[in-house]
Amino acid sequence: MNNHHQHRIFIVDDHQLVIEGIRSLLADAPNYLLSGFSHLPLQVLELLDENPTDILLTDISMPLMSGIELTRLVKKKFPSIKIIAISMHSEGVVIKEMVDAGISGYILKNTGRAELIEALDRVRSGGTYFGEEITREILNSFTARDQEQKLTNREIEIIKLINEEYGNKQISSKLFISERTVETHRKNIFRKTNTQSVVGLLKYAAQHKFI
Amino acid sequence: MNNHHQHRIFIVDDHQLVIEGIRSLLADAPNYLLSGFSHLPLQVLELLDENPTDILLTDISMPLMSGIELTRLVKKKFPSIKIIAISMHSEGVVIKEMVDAGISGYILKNTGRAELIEALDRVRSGGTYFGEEITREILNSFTARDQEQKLTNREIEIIKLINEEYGNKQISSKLFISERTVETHRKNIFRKTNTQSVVGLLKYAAQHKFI
DNA sequence: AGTTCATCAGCTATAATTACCTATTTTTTC
DNA sequence: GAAAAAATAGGTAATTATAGCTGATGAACT
Repeated sequence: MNNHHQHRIFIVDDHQLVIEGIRSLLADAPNYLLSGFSHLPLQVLELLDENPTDILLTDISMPLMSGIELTRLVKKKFPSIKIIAISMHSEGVVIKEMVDAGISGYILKNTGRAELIEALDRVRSGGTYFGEEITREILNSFTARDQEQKLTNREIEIIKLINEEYGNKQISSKLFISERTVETHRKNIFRKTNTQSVVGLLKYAAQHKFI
Repeated sequence: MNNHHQHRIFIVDDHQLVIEGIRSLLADAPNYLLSGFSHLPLQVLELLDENPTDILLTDISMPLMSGIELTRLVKKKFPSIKIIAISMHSEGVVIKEMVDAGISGYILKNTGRAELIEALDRVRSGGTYFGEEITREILNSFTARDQEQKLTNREIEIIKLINEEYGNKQISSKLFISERTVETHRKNIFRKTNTQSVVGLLKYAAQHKFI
């Protein structure tokens, strides 16, 4: 972690081209050295054993294991590794989860060289880095989130069934409850999520990773 | 297009890191030269005017304009430019459309250096390149697609409005047509897409890149 | 023991969607 | 210019979803 040695970066992304992109950006940055990379989050813990790393750059949406889970696992086993999330779009609602999981920064895939290096510099010196767009999202989601109401398991179950194109009647017989009850749940769901239509609800659910 | 000169590559992708990735891969390939890049599909036509290009690499899912639309426009204005699509996942259902629009190849973002160069080599010599995974998808979708019916522009317009949570009444007043007409369109859409509910329809639409 | 919360269930009424049907006008294509 | 495709619009009925109420039960927490 001293300033005079090279900081070792490990990259996790299921897209080879993104790995190559970061790699090429790092090639011009003498302070940083690639310690390894992988497109399979499942094998990252092992690889980190063999390849000492200071900063881990990880994608969020990956098959088999999300960046959030990976962050938790890595932080548990290697608490000193700093983690920066890389994402396609700024997904406001999941950022809080990522922060809770222990990330030190969050950058978008449309980031250029300057911003990437800036993020790495900040994080390696013990700070954090969240781009402008991200910061705005965080602020938005904090204010929005305070008045948000938690959905119960049953409600989420019903959202999933709605997403699978079941109607109220079908849901009621599938769950062995009355159609009235399903309607009540639906009503409460709409109220809690502050949505008006099934379409809006499912978008909300997708954003919040319920489905 | 001769073998002795460098082939000029233009890259379009809304993610800077992907552009960098391809760029770094090309840097090691003496036969290829970057003629330009852009993360805004809308400005590509202009840029191609100023930067003669042999092969265009374009993302499919981009904001403001999809890779499909871009392909059509580029092919119209510069018929000699070969186009290779780059995509996140192998999206079987849109590949045929891309082929119709005029692409010569299709690669995934988890492509490595070897496959990228292979694709470029094939395409610049007048051939095509579709990876193994893609080829399989194409075969699959050909059987399914034969009985599929094309949606009209108006129908797609209406799907988009449904996706934006407009009801029939609102759609009718937004498009200055009768509610009956909207219902007719809806009916035809459901029939053509072989879907039963709004939820199913929007999933179909998302898969087929209408929205 | 009391409180909160999730789940369940009913009622009435309105609004919206979907399924049938037919038919005209406009635009595109050959 | 004829034929085909797309967009337009109407009606009637049945089904489904949503809004606005009330209220009972059991489990968990304090």
